[in-house]
Amino acid sequence: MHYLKFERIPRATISRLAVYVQELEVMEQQGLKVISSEKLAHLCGVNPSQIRKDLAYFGEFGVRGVGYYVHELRGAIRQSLGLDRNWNVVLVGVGNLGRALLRHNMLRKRGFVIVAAFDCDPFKIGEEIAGLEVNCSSKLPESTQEMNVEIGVITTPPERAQRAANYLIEGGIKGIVNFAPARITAPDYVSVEYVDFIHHMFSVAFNITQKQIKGLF
Amino acid sequence: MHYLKFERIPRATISRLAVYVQELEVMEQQGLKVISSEKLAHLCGVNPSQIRKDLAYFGEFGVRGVGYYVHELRGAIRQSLGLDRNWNVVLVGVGNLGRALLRHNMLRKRGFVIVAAFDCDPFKIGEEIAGLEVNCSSKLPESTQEMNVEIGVITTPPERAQRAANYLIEGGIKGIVNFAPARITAPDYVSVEYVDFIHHMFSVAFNITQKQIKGLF
DNA sequence: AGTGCATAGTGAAATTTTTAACAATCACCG
DNA sequence: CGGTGATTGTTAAAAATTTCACTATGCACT
Repeated sequence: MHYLKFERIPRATISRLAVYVQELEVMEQQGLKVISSEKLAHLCGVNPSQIRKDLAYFGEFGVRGVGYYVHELRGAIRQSLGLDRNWNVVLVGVGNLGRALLRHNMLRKRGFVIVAAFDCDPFKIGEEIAGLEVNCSSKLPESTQEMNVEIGVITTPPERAQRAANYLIEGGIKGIVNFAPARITAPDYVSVEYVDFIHHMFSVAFNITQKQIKGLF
Repeated sequence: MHYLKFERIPRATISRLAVYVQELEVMEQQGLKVISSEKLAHLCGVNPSQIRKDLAYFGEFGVRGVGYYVHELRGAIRQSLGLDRNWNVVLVGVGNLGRALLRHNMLRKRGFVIVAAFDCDPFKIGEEIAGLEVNCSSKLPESTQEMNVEIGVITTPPERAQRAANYLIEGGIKGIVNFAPARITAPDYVSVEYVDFIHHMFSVAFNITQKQIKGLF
């Protein structure tokens, strides 16, 4: 019998659930109706038990002897993660990366709607990108409160990341996704995630070096 | 006494080392010469023992009673990670994100030199971005072999990620950093890393939802 | 030179996460 | 309507990771 659990959910579980959703969406497009934990695990590069355990944190979504109904499972995970609604997002820092995110439709497709963009460069203020006018960063706090924004994305240079964060916090934001290669400090009630692609470059470089040392090439 | 260790190094250690380097670089710019594990830990948001343990995988870099010499430690970590040299990189998929990476100077500054860019869209082939001409993806395998490229970056749409990966593998690449939101399969001798910013958006959304459920807002 | 103080390095304990094993249960079939 | 095969949900064991506690050591000051 599965009653509501109040266990702490590992962060790793969350990022795996995101992968499961990704693969389930591909399957759904392919018209596949049912999938077993074993097959899904193979596709996602994890252990089947892991999948069953990850899902068990949130409920019972499968049918024993059968597997998981793809569409149903996708919905259940999305609901568990809080993705069954739209989130208003603001972006700070309209550089190369910021522009790319503004023009990307992937965020919107996943329910993250960028409702405003900010920069402190006077040359960029007023510019229109993807239907959004770039505003002055100092206006950020009042705008976010007006617009009911919950998430802020930082795409400034590293040295300006903390200032951007401060504006966001002042504006009452609840979560920050920081693309700038710099740690930022924020109060406990604000969730901070770091997207550091450089770190992934480092990882690959390290893995290659290691394999070379071990003589695998 | 610290002899060469052949322990497996946790992946989490590697990504923390990258964070340490980041913070050490900031300190160096600020002219700070020495740092203790405790202060560095606080800046990076980790436990001091963790830092000491992470570093112990690679050697003894500190001075007891004093701390770590910032410049020296940065160098030691960079060397340990295999970052004390340049890496040739190719990029596949010249969309919004691909362009942003090509124009970004951060990669080059960290020793990752993009030496070629590829796309399968005839309208993009021949275009010049950041001093690099976009080539046809089908030419990728022979180019990478000629140019001694070791790392490939995938910034295609998800449905074309696997094909891009196949070209890279055929070209003898040793590591792949995949920005496309899709899992890819590659032989064991190729290291694959995923950069999924959508997952981080998911994490933040989830954390906010959780806090709301627990009544923290 | 000796003493005290600060802090790195390290082995062991605690915690967390992953994997394995198995009992429960559902669909299907005769 | 019970038996059979498959696959989940769950408990227990194993493995990995993090944290703690302590030892060793270098520096500064007397």
